[in-house]
Amino acid sequence: MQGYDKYAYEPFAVTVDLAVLTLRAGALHVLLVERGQEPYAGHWALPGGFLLPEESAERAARRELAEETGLADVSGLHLEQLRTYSEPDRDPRMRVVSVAFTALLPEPPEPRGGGDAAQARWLPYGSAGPLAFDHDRILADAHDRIGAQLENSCVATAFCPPEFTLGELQQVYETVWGTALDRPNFRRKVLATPGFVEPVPGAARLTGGRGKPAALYRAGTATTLHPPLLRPSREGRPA
Amino acid sequence: MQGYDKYAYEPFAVTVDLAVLTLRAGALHVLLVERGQEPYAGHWALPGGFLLPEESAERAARRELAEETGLADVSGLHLEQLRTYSEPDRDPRMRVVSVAFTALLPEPPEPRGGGDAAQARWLPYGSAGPLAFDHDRILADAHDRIGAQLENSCVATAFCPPEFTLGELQQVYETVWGTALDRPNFRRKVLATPGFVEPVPGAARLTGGRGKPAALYRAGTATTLHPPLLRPSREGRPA
DNA sequence: CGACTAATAGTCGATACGACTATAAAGAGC
DNA sequence: GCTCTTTATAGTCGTATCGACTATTAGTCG
Repeated sequence: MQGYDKYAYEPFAVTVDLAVLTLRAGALHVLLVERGQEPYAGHWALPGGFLLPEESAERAARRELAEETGLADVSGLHLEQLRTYSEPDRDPRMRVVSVAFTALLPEPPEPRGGGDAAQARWLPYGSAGPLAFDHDRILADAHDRIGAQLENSCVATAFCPPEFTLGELQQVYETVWGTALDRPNFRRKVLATPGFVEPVPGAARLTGGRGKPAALYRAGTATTLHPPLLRPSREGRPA
Repeated sequence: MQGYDKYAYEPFAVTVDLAVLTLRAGALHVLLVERGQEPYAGHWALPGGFLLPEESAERAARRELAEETGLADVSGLHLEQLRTYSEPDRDPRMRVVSVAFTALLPEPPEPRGGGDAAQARWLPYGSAGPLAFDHDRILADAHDRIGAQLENSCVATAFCPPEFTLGELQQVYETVWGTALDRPNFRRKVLATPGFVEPVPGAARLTGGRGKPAALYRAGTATTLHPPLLRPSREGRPA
């Protein structure tokens, strides 16, 4: 920062890229757009775009999120900066520095058709061949980050609708981590953490279909999870 | 990213800012440079500078780190991207997007006088009044991040020389967290975590001064800490 | 009605953790 | 030399937490 006066500097194009994740039918899905032009024509890419002159990266990301999902109100959605990708050759045409974000959505709406060319679609995580540019790496980093955050924070509720059952919350963990969890133990842990979830007062119950109806909960006020909810059998614990 | 062809874009200046932390005499210190020119003339600022045309942010950060510390070999130092700051008004002169990094150093060398104007110095954390630009916030974010990482990773060894005692390692935790830890329990926890530290084979011992000589350890190969080493009395656990 | 399904309740043993006491090995001061 | 202080290391004990498991409840489906 202090080098201003001594060194010349090069201007760069700055963009935001969004890894928008959601759960559809018990599987992790990603919002992707199909590229119509070279390079990477026909490949899928993460949605994103350039920063406007008077816009922070956070604001640009939220604007792009609204544009791509077609949602009227994105102000309550969970959006978080992931990291910045700045390899000189990450775009063959020019030097582009990109600030990547992760967004978590409940109940995904069908993405609107977009203006014209690029159509956005929900695709199952990992099903869209190699993505354009370095977007495979960005998406993998986003997945890693979310998985780690489920352990120490309460973001899992960001994947759920305003009222949800503990079974739905558990599915978030199982889907993102790719492991099955013991239901009674998960329940005990979540309810023992103050502020993680709070029961919906009116003995409200939701019947998803078969089985005993489950109690409904809302997201609590807590953001951090102490002690953390560790995923099973990560490297290091052999037996 | 795919918006290229549809939208115009504005070029931005891109810089890196470094929050370089170390321990000197049991206190957390930060590497700061004094600004000679407006704005913020006379204030302290984080070291940093512009990206060169063919340089990634990581490379620029490592180059700046070498320049500011005067160290010949910075290849082994712990350097990690923190986040990117892009508020439109964060620099009054122009639009600057800055990628911030945190660096952890053992045994800090006296910073070299630098080229000419800006002199770099180690100052105790929190002692340098308000910093220039948004550097107070960047530094606070870096401190938060390091504190959290001590819980789940083995980065604490990055603050220590190649061979260190468990007492020194514990001091890293106590200094960054600002809390005292029970020595036998800390020892039990560290030694029970495979790959965190490994003993120096030759019954090597170091006498720092008074007291029984301590065994020496080296950093192990593990990077993540499972289960984590939680700091005491964080919010949420009342009694 | 019975089979099935999913939610909820509860038990039990292993383990990790916080608090604490005890011992060992050095230097400082007398 | 002897004691006091300092720091490292060893070990104990009770509690909270966690993983695995069983049992019960309340619905739907055939």
